[in-house]
Amino acid sequence: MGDIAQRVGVSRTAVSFVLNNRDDGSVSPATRERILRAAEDLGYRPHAAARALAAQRSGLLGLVTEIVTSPFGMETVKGAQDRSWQEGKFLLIAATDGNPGLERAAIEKLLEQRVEGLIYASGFHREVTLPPIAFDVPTVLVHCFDADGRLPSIVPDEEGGGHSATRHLIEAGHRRIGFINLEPDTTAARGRLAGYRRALDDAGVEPDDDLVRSSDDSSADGGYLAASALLSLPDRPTAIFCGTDRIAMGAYDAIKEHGLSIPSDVAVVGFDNQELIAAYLRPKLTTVALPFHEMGTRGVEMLGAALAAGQPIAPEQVTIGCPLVERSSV
Amino acid sequence: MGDIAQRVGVSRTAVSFVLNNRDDGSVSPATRERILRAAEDLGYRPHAAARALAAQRSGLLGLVTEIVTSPFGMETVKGAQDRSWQEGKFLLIAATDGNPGLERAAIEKLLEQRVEGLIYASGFHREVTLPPIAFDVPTVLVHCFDADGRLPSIVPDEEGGGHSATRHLIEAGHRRIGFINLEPDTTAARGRLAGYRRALDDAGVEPDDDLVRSSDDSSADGGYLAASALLSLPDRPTAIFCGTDRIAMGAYDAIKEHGLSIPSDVAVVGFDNQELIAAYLRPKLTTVALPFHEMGTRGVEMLGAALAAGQPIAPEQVTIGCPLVERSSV
DNA sequence: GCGGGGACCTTACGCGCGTTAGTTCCGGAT
DNA sequence: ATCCGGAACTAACGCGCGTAAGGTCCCCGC
Repeated sequence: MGDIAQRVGVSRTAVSFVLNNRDDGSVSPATRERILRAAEDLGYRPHAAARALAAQRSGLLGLVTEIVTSPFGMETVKGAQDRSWQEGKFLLIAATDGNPGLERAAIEKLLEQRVEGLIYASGFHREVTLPPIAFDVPTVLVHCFDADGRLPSIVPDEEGGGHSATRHLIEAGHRRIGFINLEPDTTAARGRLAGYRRALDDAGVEPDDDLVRSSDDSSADGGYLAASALLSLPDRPTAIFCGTDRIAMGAYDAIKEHGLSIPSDVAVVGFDNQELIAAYLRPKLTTVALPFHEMGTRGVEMLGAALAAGQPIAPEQVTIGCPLVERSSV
Repeated sequence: MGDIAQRVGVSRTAVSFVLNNRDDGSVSPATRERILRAAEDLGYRPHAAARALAAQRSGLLGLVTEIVTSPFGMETVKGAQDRSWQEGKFLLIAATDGNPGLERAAIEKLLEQRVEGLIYASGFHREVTLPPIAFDVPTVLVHCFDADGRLPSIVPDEEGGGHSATRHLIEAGHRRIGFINLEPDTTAARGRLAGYRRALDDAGVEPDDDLVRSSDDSSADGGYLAASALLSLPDRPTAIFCGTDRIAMGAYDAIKEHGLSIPSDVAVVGFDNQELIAAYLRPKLTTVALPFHEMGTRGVEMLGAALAAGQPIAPEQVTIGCPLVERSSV
């Protein structure tokens, strides 16, 4: 900036004003133009650290996440980053592996960079407890929530997703609809099951507990075995709602092995919309999408609003819908 | 730091010295201890921007990548970050979507943060051309290379991977080994095919062009169709090497539909080691892993070494091995 | 002729820190 | 008594920038 000032023959302040559009009509259009040209010619590039130091705001937001060890959520990062740039902020990303010590260290590093706000994104929908230093700065939770409700959080509408999936099957004419849930006692499992039940209830379909199974989600065998059992039932289901795309992957195998075809004999709906699975299964899997991108953008939006207003964020839980993605398995 | 100095009754300089371990025997152990305690008590947290400004080095590295739109490579990010922290640097991650304009803007943002070095990681193995500003700072390419060879690059050993996969099948006793390659005219396809051929040659197996197919990789249908064709051959292969795990996914379907079982009738080896597919297929897929994590760490290592030495990096291409991951499909 | 009020700039300070070039003090040797 | 040297500090500057508080000049109205 000094070089520009010298070249144009004005003070550094004048340069600062025009480069920040801070001229309250106080720099003539002519010199303004000359300053802009000189900046261009000299290849001026602002020094973020100096700016942060002087302005007392870093323009940085922090995102800490364990997505790397989870199959999800790169989309959350993308969503958060897109929105951050839109707000003129730079998003600092710290990938952890779930190790709490490393997580604390990561947050500390972010705070040393003087992030103005923090987003904590979990790999799966669950309760978390953040280290105390996370409260040094506005923080919002994404895809998780805290035990004592002191922090705002953004979570997917698991129940709504389970409902959409089941209703979609019902609207396609199915009445006997199996449900292979993921591990019980998880937030996702509870919500999806509730949605399944509500949809059946809405349609006046008698629930049959025999049609509800749960599966280990850590390999495709769980889905395969549960689906096999379902298909061996005397009055077998004509449709299966799988609590996970990975479970659906196993279910596909079971259905095919039983000599049945998808979707004519058995319809299948998954959950998660993992492109790598859903789009590559044959036939392509109709599934419910977790709104990762939107959860990311909303998180940043909430931070941005709070920062602009200078107010803390109300510790509410925001729920984002899980849209059905129709492909070819129903 | 001022507060600490005042509380201990020394100058800020003394505080700076001990907090940076810069005391060349010039601070007595006693005051040193008192300063450390005061820092702890006051909850001192260094201000990265101020430090960067004064020290004239940001301690930041930049990573720009399009991984978000690609199914790969979150591991590259993790590897790069792990190594960065190890070197006491913070890794700034900029996720792009392949749009060159956005990519340029991302690099510019990173340069404004005064990153000391840059890593460009591609979603798939290919040639890239970086915007000129990328040369303002030491840069290394990961999973890609530049046309005119002006930049150092780190790439996977596709040929070696193809060789391992094929040799593994040969060692399991197979002689008629089909190969379903991904789109030709890609670096990956060329390398993997060359490895396949060399392994056959090493073992004295007569190559049969009829066994080599290529497939559209954008859905599982390509793999399914190519595998079906292979299995309908009069002298059908007893093993299939798939250029991609996604292709293998389609091949699994074809094999099962032909009433054959894996691995007893037909063995399968994939490529990419995408956990979501390989670990969830039934049986689990033996495949070749792309060394994403190591490419990430090596990239940062090279940058770190160059930065420490104050020398530019020799624009060489470093090749990283692709290890075979044995599961249950051979 | 003079005060007033813009328009257009500038002076000067400080953000939190690293670092160079001292300064002070004290004990031992001459 | 004086000198010297090392141990243990400190004063002061500058990194690149934002910004509050002044200038200076000229035109306009009385």
